[in-house]
Amino acid sequence: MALAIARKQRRAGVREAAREEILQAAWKLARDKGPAALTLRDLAKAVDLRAPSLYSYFPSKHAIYDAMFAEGNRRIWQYVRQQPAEPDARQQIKVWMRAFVRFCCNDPALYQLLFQRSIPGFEPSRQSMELANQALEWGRAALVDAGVHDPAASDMLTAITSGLISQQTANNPGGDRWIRLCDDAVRMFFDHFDRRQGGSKHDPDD
Amino acid sequence: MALAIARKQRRAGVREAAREEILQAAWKLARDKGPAALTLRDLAKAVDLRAPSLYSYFPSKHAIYDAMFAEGNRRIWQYVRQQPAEPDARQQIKVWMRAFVRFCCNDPALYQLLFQRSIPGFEPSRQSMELANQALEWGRAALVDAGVHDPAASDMLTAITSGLISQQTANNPGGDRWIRLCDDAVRMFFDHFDRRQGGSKHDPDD
DNA sequence: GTCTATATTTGGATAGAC
DNA sequence: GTCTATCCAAATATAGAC
Repeated sequence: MALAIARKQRRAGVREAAREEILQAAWKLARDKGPAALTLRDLAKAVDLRAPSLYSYFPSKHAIYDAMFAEGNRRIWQYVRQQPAEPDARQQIKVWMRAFVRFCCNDPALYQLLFQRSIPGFEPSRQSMELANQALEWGRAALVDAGVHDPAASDMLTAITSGLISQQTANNPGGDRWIRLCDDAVRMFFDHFDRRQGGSKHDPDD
Repeated sequence: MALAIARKQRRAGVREAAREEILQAAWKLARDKGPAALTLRDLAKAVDLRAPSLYSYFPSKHAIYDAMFAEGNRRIWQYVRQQPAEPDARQQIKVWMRAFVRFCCNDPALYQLLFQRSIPGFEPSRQSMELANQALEWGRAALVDAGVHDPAASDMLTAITSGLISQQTANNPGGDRWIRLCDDAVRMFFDHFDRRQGGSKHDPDD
């Protein structure tokens, strides 16, 4: 019995590895031509299969997008969270935002798929969406930690962040014309909400 | 001779009117399903023609997108410029930005086509692009008028603007969760660049 | 200028042999 | 699980009659 189970698990592991390989190839194609231009034929060719064989691993093309969405979320938030810890809450946010912006600008395909809903007809599944929501919630909590209590503040910060990224990728791809405004933008943001709250907190520069 | 020319012009006018009607129908479809989902069949049906007949008016689908791009630019900037004139340069910018954001949020399809490059393979022609560039230049000049000389400022302002719009349309379509942050964002922006320049100018509230 | 008919291409997805 | 063969649908674009 134990042996049979072990064999099953090994098989499951192999299958999982194959799915993973397909996903990585899908990301590579998405980066080359945009996530919307992904086709099953191209994807199959990239992993040395025929298109119908992909259906052994994913039930549909949308399921592939959904898996990409989930995997992309895991990847970006892992990257952000592994940034060095900062004693100061605002400095921490600055570091996180810098990492987030950099990551997205280096991988516009990921930004489009995860945050711009650029695939016609694709909606992430509940499960996958939850990953994204957790991250947002975590960001809101960080702001409260940093002494910003205005509920509109987190909306303002997500707007600034997405604005920097979309301008950067649309109008200066590969450059840093908007990326380099990132720190300044965070300063601007904190100064503003400090003034509105009356009580100004620190925000020491790097 | 004069008569022949007049006839030619009348004909040209009819043709122009038909092109205009096609364009309006194209915008209607783009608003319904997104600009990327526009098809010649649907478009033809909307103006009571068969698909091939559209080629009498536009040489290709991309030409239709290009005409939409140009027409959309004319439309949005006309709307912005027809806003009430304000004696104060900053108040003027606030009014313009409010109008711009409102216009884009009411017509996300326009925003996508003009500013998000969401159509795979479509690049606006030189001619059409010039319209867009003039508008940007005009915005930069307005900032100088308002006493903001930092060249990075206009990039920051476009980032804030596009961030508000994209968050609004992506995460709260039909609502005003980000739209209502618009005035506050402009204040934040001016305060920030005032401080950096040392010399603080006015910015009276409405 | 408009039509019918059609070429051409390109996708996603399925059937069934192996 | 993988393949070949195929289906089916959708889309741009062209040819040629009227």
